[in-house]
Amino acid sequence: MSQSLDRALTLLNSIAKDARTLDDLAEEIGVHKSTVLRLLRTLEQHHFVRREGTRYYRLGSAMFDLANQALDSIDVRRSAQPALAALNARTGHTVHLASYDDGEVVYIDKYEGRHSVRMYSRVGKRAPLHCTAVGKVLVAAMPPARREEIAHSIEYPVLTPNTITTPSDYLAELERVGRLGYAVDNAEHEDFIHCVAAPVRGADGEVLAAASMSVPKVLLDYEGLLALVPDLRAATTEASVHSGWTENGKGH
Amino acid sequence: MSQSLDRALTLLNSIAKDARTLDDLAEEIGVHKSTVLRLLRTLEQHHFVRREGTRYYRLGSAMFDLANQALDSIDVRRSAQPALAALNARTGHTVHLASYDDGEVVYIDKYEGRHSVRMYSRVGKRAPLHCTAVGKVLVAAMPPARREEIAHSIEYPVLTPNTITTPSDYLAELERVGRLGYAVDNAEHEDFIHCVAAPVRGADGEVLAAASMSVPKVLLDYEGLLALVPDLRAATTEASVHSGWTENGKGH
DNA sequence: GACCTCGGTTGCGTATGTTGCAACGGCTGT
DNA sequence: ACAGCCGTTGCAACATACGCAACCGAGGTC
Repeated sequence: MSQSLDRALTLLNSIAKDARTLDDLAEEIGVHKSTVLRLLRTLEQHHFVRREGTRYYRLGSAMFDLANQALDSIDVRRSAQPALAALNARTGHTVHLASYDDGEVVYIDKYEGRHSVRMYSRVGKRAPLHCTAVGKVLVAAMPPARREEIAHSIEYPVLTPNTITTPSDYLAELERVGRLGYAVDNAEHEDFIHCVAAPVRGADGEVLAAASMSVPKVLLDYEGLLALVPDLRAATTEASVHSGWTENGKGH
Repeated sequence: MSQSLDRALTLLNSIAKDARTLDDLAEEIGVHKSTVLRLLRTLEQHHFVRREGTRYYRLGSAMFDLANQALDSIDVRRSAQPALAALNARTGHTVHLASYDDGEVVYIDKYEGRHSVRMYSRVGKRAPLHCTAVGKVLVAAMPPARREEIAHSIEYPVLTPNTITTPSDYLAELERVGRLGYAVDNAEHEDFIHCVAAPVRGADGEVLAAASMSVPKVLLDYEGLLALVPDLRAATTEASVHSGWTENGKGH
């Protein structure tokens, strides 16, 4: 809609991947370097970008600042923090908090596990709905019509042999998740990792976010994973309570 | 330099402070609301903002994502982490890591102290050079010419009775800091807090960042603060070693 | 239930801001 | 000393983003 802004934001994404030189950037987004220069200067004034030496551009401090302000403004994140941190400390597994945004899952918090099996996730990163436990929990919580709509509108890229690949399979899975109150990702996203997730609810019983635990398969088999569910649910219940939820369905 | 981009970035700052409505934003930056709408739409496409209901705009997940990528790309942050986390755990005081950017100090990491005296700081936030211990350390590490230049170019807002207010006083203080190898902020920034800071060095002995401890005066008097210096310096030395620094001045 | 207000949305013509070009200049390495 | 690489600047042409004003749609009020 706004060309220059659009280009500038694309620039930020390029710079984020790695510090870039001006010509690289110009070629990458297909505009003249003088144009890129002017955009970068504006970004620089606002501290969205900073220069390293003369040639390299890196992301600037405004990014951190705004991001931290934004994170602080996500209430669930704060209210769920004690419960999730405790869960992480107790089990040693990686804990994620995620919410739904525009057809995808967005991680809004992460507590690193003790086993340094590096996972390809990060706060702010997005992931698909069809192959993540958190995605299933979030979509399962929506009204049936919206569930259908989403199930039919998203893509089903095959990421592992276990990935769900059709809307009908996905809808069946969602039904199961809604019934059980938790979701499993049985190595449907990454080959060597499986997860369980459960919802965090707010004052009106609405699902604010989903929390998950991710465990390498070498560490725990499927049975072992399922054995974590009560622990997870205890944590999400505690997080829900801190978010205003009450047992009988209506808060305050 | 680029008007629309400039406006868009200003918008982001407004939104960061608090979720805003379109008209608010339009009035705040003094442009027509249709213009704001178009900018917001572009920002939304890139996930820099998201909408809450129809009326409210909030920062979006792209901010977190880029910010985390940016933080990861700051090498000192990672290499200093163990030493600073340990320092924080050992002393219970708030620990900051900061670097110089464009005439100011930028906090690039923060370890919250155990006493919940809330401090007005945040990762990504900027602070003045003249009244912070980290600022003094960073500027003191620069070559004399640059030090002079900076000392004469910055403002000296009076924030407390102890704030340094003249370039010559500041330069004298910097000389002292350079000589001692650490800096003090004797309640020059915030009335009830004093700090000590020391440099973190890289492979060539250059100062990569400054680490500080901040303590409420009610908790520790000036003597007590100075008594923390050896502990702080042990931590910054460890952080420096992890950053490639070696005792004899030349790394690798 | 009709009115009103408030906020978001759209189409359009204009002028403004942005773009690409080409030439310049500083730096690095040969 | 030269060549190549990048960043930087001035300018003229054009596309773009702008403001305007009218249109919706929802919520609240009488």
